[in-house]
Amino acid sequence: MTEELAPQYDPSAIEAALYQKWRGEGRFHVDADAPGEPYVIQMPPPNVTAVLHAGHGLNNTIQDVLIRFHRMRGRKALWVPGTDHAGIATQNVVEKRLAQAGKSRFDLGREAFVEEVWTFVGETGGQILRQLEALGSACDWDRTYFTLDPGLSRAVREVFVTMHEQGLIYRGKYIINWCPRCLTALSNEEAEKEETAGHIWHLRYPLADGSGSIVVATTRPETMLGDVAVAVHPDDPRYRAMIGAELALPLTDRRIPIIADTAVEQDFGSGAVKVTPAHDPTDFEIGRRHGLAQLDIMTDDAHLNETVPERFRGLDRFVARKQVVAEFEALGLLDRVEPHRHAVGHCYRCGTIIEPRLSDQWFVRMQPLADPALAAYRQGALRFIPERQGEIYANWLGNIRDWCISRQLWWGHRIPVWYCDADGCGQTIVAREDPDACPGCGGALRQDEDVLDTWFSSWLVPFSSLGWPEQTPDLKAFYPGSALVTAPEILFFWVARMVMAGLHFQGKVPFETIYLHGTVRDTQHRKMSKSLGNGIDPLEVIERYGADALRYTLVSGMAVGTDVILDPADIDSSFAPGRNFANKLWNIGRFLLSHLDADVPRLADVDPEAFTAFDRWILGRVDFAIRHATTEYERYRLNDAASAAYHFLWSDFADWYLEAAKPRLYGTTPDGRVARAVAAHVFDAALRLLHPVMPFITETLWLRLPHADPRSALIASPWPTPVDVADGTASRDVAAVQAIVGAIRGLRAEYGVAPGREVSATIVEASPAAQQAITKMGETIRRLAKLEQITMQDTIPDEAGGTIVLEDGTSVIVPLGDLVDLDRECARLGDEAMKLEGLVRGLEAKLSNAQFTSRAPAAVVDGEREKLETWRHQVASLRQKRQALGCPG
RNA sequence: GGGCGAUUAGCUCAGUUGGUUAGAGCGCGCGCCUCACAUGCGCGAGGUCGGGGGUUCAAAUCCCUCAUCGCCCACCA
Repeated sequence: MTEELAPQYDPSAIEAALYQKWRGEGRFHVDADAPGEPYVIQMPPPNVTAVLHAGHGLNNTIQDVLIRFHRMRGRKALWVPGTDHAGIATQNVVEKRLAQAGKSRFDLGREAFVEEVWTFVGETGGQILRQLEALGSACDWDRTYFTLDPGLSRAVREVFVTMHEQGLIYRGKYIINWCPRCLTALSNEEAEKEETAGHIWHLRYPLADGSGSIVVATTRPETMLGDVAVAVHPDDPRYRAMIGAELALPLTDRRIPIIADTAVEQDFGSGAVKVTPAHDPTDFEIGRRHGLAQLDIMTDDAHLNETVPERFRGLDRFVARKQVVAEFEALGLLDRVEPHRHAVGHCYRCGTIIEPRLSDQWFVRMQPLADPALAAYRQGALRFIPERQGEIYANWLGNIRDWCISRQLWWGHRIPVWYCDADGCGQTIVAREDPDACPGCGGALRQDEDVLDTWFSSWLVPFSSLGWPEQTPDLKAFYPGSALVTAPEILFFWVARMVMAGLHFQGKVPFETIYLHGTVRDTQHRKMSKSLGNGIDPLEVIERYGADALRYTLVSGMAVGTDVILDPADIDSSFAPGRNFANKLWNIGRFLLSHLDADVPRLADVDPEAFTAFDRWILGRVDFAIRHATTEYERYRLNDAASAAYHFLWSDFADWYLEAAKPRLYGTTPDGRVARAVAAHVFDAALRLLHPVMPFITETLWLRLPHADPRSALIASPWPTPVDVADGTASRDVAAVQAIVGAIRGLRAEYGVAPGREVSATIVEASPAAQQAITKMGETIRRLAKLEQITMQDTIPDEAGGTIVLEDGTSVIVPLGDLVDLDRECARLGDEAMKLEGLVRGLEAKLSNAQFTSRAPAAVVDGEREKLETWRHQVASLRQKRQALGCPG
């Protein structure tokens, strides 16, 4: 511990080695049978191909803070890491690489392509987990999972088959969201609605008998080639007579009927809707009600197919749109075009505009799952932070729609369904184990080509990562978990679905607290992204300032429910709070450790009589910091917890206690040993408070403190508890010292007294606390305020000086001879007096108001009376000083 | 269209059930290399709490209203 520490904190010399030390000592691992109440967090599994970005940094910092805090509080804290196979995302990455070699996945074929993806994942996948180490993440790496692992795959299959048996999974032909680039169906959640400026075209369809026409309004004119009817509201007087009539569908040789359906809004557009059952969900429903044909006019990649007239075949949907409009115009059938803003779905992985498409897919029936999930929330089994997110969750569950879970991809969990194509058999098998042959006819089976939505494996993670469907000790010990920490973006994708799966398969919600944190944004409040180039690389920040600086900056900038704003263009000032504090902490430690030795007594061994007022004061302050920080950590107000430790260390401990105690620490007197014991004790406690947020520096310094068991570690140490040796006297005396010193420093600055020059101070009408402070701690005041001497007297000194009247009425006068500008001093005192007189008048009025004195609580009234006395006294003193200086007025 | 929310210092935000002269960090100004730290020390300026109305002895805090901004959901083509 006498070993020299560098004056500048150098994280690179510490962090990586310390992380490996912790890991080597098994600090992150938790056994199912370990003692203590469990505290479990499931890490939102990053995509296996992901690279750490600022969002991950924030998300994982929060989780790590919680895990470390609860571990120190005596819980058996488990943080489960893993990666997600990320079906579409990963497949897209590998396809892109193949494309560079001029190949597509179809060139390779399914088996070889999947092999290729496994190779890619094996070589580059999971790097994000290694990057999380740099952040300091204390997760249990022994339990790292991958959503395609055999165990988790078994869970997926078990869930699919069980839900199918329960009638909760079905296959059906419906309008789904289709990505024509990824060539797969998507769930509603994966189709991101984006408000887009488009047009609404009014197209005129002539009646077949030539007796007139009807105008329909559409945002997607190209789909008219798939129209099978035009619908109007049955009560619409404009069209009632036309119901049942036949239209000659322009650009085609088809005839379509005019039908009546109440789904049509009379007020919108023209009040007549073209019906395209294969390309629009509403039209699909209308079509079903009226037994209309479903005319699919598009190919997988959204080009027009052979059902349309020849000249349109093979055209891209947007090219076709232009051409359809042009032909309508040429025919004089384009009634008009209006600008129109509407929500257009985009693929959440590639941004391509979604094509609503009629397709055979697998679905999960959601209502039976959503009802319990909603009830659990209403009954208080789930707690949202911030609370308002709960209503968003409830709103979604209340309007739930079935979940399309099949994907036309190759990378993922293959759907465990087999079909027998044998003549006269045609059996469908849904099975936990791969069947060899058709149980009906013994013939060959063909497995469903599709894979499952990635989220169909991640929604099981709270129990599948613990070994389910086996009833493992881990499952017993660690389900349900405690908190789920993530961004609001995946509330529906993941969080709500985990609640449903947890309730359905385990009978309990998977976690009690859902902490939804903000987003890391730039100074224009734009989300950080690769394409905008406004990202901040957490690894670069760690390299420059250390993980602790990054973590502190993120945590302190993160009030509950708010975004973290950072400036990518100015990393230096963005991370100044963390960097500065890390360095400050380092230097506090450096200074203190250089004055400690192995003989420092334990606080409990110090005779309480030996404590100075400053000792008792700082012990009271650390107790306050402990209580405050603990409460805030428990409430998930991490920024407030961090700030409690910050202010204790920087303001109370470094600025006042250490500065006051320096002579004691420098010396070798018994009193010095008391100061060392106190300083070591409170510093130890403060390091514990701060450890969850800044694990590396706190551990490094803590290990060098005396009394630390060499086999022990801060990461595994208990949370600090208050010592309760403080008393009111100490805090009053120290407050008086601080006020007097502050006043003198203020006067020195006011009159530009050179820092090196010592002056004197005269205290007039000292309050009892001030008298105590000067009598007992005059020496300390002298040193901190750079005074030659400090004296108390009853009368104002002759020599001209600067004066400050403290709140308790004590006057602090610094005679400064020629330095004092009398006019300025008079003005300053006068302004101060006027300001206070205003307050006094207001308070007098308040106190003379019988309504106030009779209705307000007595304590409030008494407090106001006391305040009035203080202010009056201050005013009197200020007036008196002005008089003594011979000020005018 | 439905749901949720925001507006406090130049910037990012605190302000817990209504009750001291509304706080912090960053930024800014002045003075300092004081033997732990210039990533520092000391001092300071800066806010009619978005506008208006109301409830109350008392409102940044509760209610109404207007304005501006944001997020989520949504089959008015």
